[in-house]
Amino acid sequence: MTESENRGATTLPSDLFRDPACSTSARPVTVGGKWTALVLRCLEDGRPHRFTELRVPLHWITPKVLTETLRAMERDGFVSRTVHDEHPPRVEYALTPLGRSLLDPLDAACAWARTHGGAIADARDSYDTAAETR
Amino acid sequence: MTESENRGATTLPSDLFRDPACSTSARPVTVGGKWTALVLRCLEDGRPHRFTELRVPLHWITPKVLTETLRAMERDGFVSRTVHDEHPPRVEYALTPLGRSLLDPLDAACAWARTHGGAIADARDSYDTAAETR
DNA sequence: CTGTATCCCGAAAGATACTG
DNA sequence: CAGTATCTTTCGGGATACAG
Repeated sequence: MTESENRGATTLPSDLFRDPACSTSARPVTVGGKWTALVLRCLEDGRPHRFTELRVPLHWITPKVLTETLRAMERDGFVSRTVHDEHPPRVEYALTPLGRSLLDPLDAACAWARTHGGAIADARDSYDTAAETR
Repeated sequence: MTESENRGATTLPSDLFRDPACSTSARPVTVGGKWTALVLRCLEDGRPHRFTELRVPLHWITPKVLTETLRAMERDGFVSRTVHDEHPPRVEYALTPLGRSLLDPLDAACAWARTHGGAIADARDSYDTAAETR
């Protein structure tokens, strides 16, 4: 599918977990809970997104955990929650300006991970092998 | 005490917990575990510091938890651990270049907290009061 | 579709006491 | 001084099932 064919689509990132900067082990700097940074990435396109839609790029995170994550982010003022009065219900989540400002330190964290993330793995290897031979 | 009188002293930060950027609730971007960012701040002067010495600015963190934190940071290559062959034993911890590089994203996180940290408290207030009156 | 309600598990953190 | 050894608590996260 080309970009132009994708017009109007929901265009959520699908390779979230392939980004080395998203690997928890290589990114010591985290945002909020386990899923907060990933949700920020899902919403950074500026568009509102629905609940179930968000679950896909998050590897079908359980609804309980996604609810907890979104509620916490809403309470902190990072995301807005809009309920449309329809059947079936439609609820949309979007980044607030405050939430968007969080992308700055998150980008800094990811930049660090891309540059130095490999050094962590190396350090762990030598630490662990040194511990083994003792 | 003036700066010049402080020459040669261990000069660990004493106001760690008064810095709004260190308040967990206002700094959604964290580094490693609960104590990692604080240890980085203790070591950012570039000097080596001893185990018990580190406990003071950390509000007498229990030795078990400090050991776990330092071991994890050592394994990741963020701090070096030097054992001096003396009696009583003297062990010194210092930042490695990799650990020092972590100060970049940490500073970005603290800068965000100083600028927007108050907005979180405001958002929580209105969210909580809105929830109460329901 | 958008959640809640339960139950469960492991990891992180803390209190306390003890050792080389 | 610089840890280790236990024990306990807490909490984030996950599985599953069900409701409006």
